Amino acid sequence: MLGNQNADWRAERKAAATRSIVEAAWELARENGLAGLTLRDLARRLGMATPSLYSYFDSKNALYDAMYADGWREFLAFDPQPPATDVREAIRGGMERWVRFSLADPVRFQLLSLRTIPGFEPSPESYAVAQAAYDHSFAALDALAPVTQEHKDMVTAVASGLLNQQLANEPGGTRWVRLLDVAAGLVADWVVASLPTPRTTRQRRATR
Amino acid sequence: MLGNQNADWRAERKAAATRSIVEAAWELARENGLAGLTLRDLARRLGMATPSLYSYFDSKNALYDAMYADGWREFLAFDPQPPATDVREAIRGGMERWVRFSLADPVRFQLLSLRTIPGFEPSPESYAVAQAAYDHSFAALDALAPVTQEHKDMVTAVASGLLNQQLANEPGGTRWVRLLDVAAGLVADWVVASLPTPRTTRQRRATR
DNA sequence: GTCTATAGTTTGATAGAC
DNA sequence: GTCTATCAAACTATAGAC
Repeated sequence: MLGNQNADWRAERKAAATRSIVEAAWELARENGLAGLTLRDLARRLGMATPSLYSYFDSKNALYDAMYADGWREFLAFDPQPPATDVREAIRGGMERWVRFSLADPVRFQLLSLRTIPGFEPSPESYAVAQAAYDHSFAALDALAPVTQEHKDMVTAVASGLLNQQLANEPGGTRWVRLLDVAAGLVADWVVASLPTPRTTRQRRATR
Repeated sequence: MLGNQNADWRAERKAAATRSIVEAAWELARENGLAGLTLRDLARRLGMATPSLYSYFDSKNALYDAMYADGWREFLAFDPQPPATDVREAIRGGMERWVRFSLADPVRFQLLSLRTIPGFEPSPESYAVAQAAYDHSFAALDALAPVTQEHKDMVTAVASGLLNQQLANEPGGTRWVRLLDVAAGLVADWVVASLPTPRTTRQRRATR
């Protein structure tokens, strides 16, 4: 059906244009800060008129929303690791991957992890992407042991704390971030210690 | 000397007015967000004309700077604790005090601990207040053991991580913050373990 | 030190022709 | 879907009278 092919083609073209806009928006945010991003600058960089952006996004917050989803999609694809075979290594590796990802683009970290844009809240669709990235990030650990939500919350808190102090007080440095291995070790100690003690099949049968 | 008395009096009045302005600024920031604070709103709330504010502050950033120093002064005065007699309790108590202080006013936490206002950087004078608050906060711990900068950095990072996750993902809740005691215990374990083993005077002489 | 008046800029967003 | 034209509002900041 030629009609459908034509429609698909146009949709594809529009999607590609949307991606270009989001990419340029990230560039500008890195240059001028997340709050310093303006639709005028964005349009100028793309060689189009400001109002044309409204063919792609209903509002500025809708643009932020697209960037939010895009950022989490990037994390999903970022430096895939072979699944860890050890709880401690799953925790350390997961934290380290998140720290490297965030240091690579502090503005992205700000949008994904800090509530700093007044009035912006991710849409359910974009939040679902974040959730998927979260789940993917903990998949290896989940497969290795019955970790709880508290365990995961501790992992994210400690990683985000190091990142936050680093980016707020000494951007570009390593003063806090170099404590990551030690910190990951402490968290891993706690997780492993609070796991139900592993038992062999025989032992498990015996306790029934 | 009557001239000096008069001058003192006027300076005192002006200082009092400045305090009122900063206080009203905090109110508005809590209502509309830190970035949502505008000089118009501030003047209206104080019943004065916008330009009158410039008799007290050279710029909006100067106002943020005054708020920054004010926030750290509040922390200095916040809920004074009897000095801990134990390293672990000094760490736990210090973290808990900081968390309570920050949860009590998330916007204040944002100004003091996150770099979120584009273009704002504290003046040397205001930064000195922050430094004093930091030193005061660690005074008890310093008196108890020869802790290093790394130890302190770990303490601040873990506390800030729990706070950050809490305020960004579940403001008003306790999901992350209730992990504080456990987290403080982990950090304290590490600090205590990495301290030089205490020796008696006799032993120290013996190793020389 | 307070006001009125206003400059000067920037912003997000809309109307409507093509 | 793109443009021009423009709105309406908000903002920080300054000038100058009182």
